Formats: sequence, structure tokens, C-alpha cells
Amino acid sequence: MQIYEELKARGLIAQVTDEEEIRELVNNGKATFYIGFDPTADSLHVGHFMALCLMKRLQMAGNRPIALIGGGTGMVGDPSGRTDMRQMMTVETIQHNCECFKKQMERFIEFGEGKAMMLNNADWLLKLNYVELLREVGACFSVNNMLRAECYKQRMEKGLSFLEFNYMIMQSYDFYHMFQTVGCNMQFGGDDQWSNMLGGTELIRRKLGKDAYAMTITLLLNSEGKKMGKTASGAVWLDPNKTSPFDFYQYWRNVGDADVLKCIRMLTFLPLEEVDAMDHWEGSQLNKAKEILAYELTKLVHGEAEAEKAQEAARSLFGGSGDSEHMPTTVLCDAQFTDGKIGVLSLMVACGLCASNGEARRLVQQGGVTVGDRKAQVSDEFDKDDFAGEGIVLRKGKKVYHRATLG
RNA sequence: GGGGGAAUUCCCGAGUGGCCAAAGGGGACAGACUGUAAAUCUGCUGGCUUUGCCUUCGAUGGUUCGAAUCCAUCUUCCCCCA
Repeated sequence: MQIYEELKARGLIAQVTDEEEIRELVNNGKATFYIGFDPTADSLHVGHFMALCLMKRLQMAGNRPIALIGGGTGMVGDPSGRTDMRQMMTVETIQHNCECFKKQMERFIEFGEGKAMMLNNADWLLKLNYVELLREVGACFSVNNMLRAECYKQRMEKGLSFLEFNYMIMQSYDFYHMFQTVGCNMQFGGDDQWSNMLGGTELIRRKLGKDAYAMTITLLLNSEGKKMGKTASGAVWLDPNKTSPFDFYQYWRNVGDADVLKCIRMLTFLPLEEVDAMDHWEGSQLNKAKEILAYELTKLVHGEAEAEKAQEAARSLFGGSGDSEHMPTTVLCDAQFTDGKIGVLSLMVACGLCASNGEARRLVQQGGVTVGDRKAQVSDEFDKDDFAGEGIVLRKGKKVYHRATLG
């Protein structure tokens, strides 16, 4: 099976400008393609991960990837699909985020001579002169068309600033620029980028009379139509300091039944035959599939050793044996004790399991806290001696385990 | 540039002088049921030393015994006209 067919079979392809041409280029390793990453945070997340995987797949098929870091576009902020304006980032933050992105990407993609390229659009966008730019490309954009673009729809109701409105032009300019300087003939991106990407191909056609292509990746949505890779507290990050390998593993271990196979197909590198074999699994058998998904992804992102550790920790925790080895741990200090004792409520707060005493109290009253192997009472107190050795194992709800020891 | 309107807790949104830590919904969290899933039902959702006290209704001042609510100024946003 050739690469284009594989991508299609995995459900990764959402929209393409010209299927025949793209298939031809990609299958024969003739594409030089780019994917842009705006430095909106100091770590990549799952959405970026999909893009990086796509890059890797295409690279393995002989194509040449360009990872474009949006040091310039990040100064503007993409309004696509957003209900309100992004907070403007300082130049320093952007710089810092770019550095972080760079480091993380290097773990997935091989850069260097004859391999993948990494560029930063700050290198050309920041130098642009306003009037010159307007005269160079401004005439090629129809405001009427831009306003009709799907990605601005929500903003037409709530307001769209001129700053953001220019984002499409910046992104189009990137493609136009790299088409000329490094022979980039194709752009990939999330499906929400479609209008921005078309802006680029259109610009190239108008200015240079040449064809360039664009293809979007299906957004990873769960069965409820929400973007995956998000939790209540934010995105699922690739940086182990922001989302621990264990939490990362758990996120995938807990996806809904309806979404497991789709995720395996789209996100892992498991051979399609193997995935197809799982297709008819149902009921609790899907638990096995979830474990595979979680393991494979953790391995890709954090390495095999971490994946093993996370899986082991999860199995022993949920298997009931209560192995405390891999649990997140808080080391308490003397100051946290009063007269050599500490109450459960304070303990919960000290471990970061609750934001306040009140929250802890509520949780305990509702029977949501287990200490060791018994339900906690509000009045429970612990002596320093209780923390000797392995420490005390706290459980919040069914899934959150934490160990407290003495420093 | 002119005119009109809006800002409430994590989000949406009620509240138009005291009965307001503030309805309702969503989300989150917890309990029951389960398969570490989904659905469902229940509880819960500012803080504290919890029959009480403190902080919060865009910001700062003011009126009042008392302000989310009235007044002034400011900030941000939306709509209409140009």
C-alpha cells in the first residue's frame, strides 16, 4: 500500500486541493511540504503530535518535510474557529515558546542536510514593509472572499479585529515565500486551516502562475464532536513536566469506547492489518484496545521505558495491588504538622489534591477520599510516625492516587 | 466622528436598594451502577478557625443605616449611522 492510500485508510485526510496530483507527488516522494506550528504555548500538544506523525510518515515515504515555526504569525494570532481574540503574546514569550517547540520537535523528526528542515517565519515576516506588502500581495486577496471563509464565521458575530484578519495573509505569504525559496510545493495542516491554506495556493497561482497544493488532516474529534486531547485543566501536553507520562497514558486509557479504534488508526504506527483485526472488538474487550492505544502513544511521545512504567503503574493501581512505587509523591516537612499531627483535610491540600480545606471537607464527607484502605473521616489525624517507611497512600475518587511521605 | 447597548462566580445566563455567596443550565468533581468506557440517577461547586465571619457581580471613587442593583469617571466589547 502506498503512502497516500495508507493515509486515506487511516482516516487522516480531510480535504485536498487536487487528489490526483497530490497522490502522484506524495507516493513518488516528490513533495516538499510544510506544516506550520504557531508558538501559542511552551509545549506541543496532541494536535501538533498528529501533524508531526504525518510528517514522519511522509518523510519515510521519501518526501521532504519543513517544520515551520510561527515566530512571525504568532505575533498576529490565528482567529480560525475561535470565538474570541487570542491574548496577545509578548515577544519574549513567543521567543521562548519557539525554543521549546524546537526541542520537542527534534525528538520526533530528523532534521539536517537532506532531511527535514526547520524554518521560522519570523525570519521573513518581521522584515516586511507594510506598503510594499500591500502592493505585492494585497491586490491578490478579495476581502469579499475572505469574509465568506468558514473560519471567520463565529467572529463575524462577535467581532474580528484587523490584526487577526491579516493572519490569512501572513500564512499565505509563508507558503508563497517558501515556494520560491526552498521549493515547497505543498502545505498540510489541521482541517481548521483550510481557508488559510487555500489563501496560499491562490496567491501562488496569481503571482507566479504556478500550482501548489494543500491537504488538511482530519481533526481528531471524539464521538461527541469535541476536540480530543483536551481536559478540563487544559490540553494534554507532550512535555512530561506539564503532563506526566502517567497522566498522558491515563488520558488515552480512558477514551470512550466509540473512539478507541479511530485513535489507534489515526495516531499510532501500528500496521493497518493489525488495526483492522481489532475492528470487531466490542464491550470489555475494548479495554485491551485502550491499553494498546495508551501504551503505543506513550511510547511514541515519552519513549519505551516511560511507557512501560506508566502501564505497570496503571495495572497495579487498578488491578488492586496498590503498588506505590510509581505514584506521584509529596514530601511533607515539619512545618506542615501541628503538635506532630496533621489532619486529613490539610493533608489533601498539602498534596495538591484539593485547592482548599473546604473542597477537601466536601470530598471527605461525600466519601471520595480513601487513606490506605479505609474511607477517611473529617476528624482523621495522622502522626508523623504514620508516614514512616512507604508513607501514606491517599486516593481521591477512583483514579487519583497520591503518596505522602516525610522528608 | 455621532447615537444606542453590554460587562455577574469555571462557562452561558437570571438578578433593577435589604429576603444575595447570588436562580437556572452547562462543565468539573464526588457517590451508586460499571469495564479505569458510555448512559443514567444522587450529591456538590468562593474562602475560613463553618449555627458565625470574610472576600466576590469590569475598575476606581461617591450616595445610603445598607449597593451586583443608584450616581460619576475610566476600561473593554457589541450594535446602528457616517
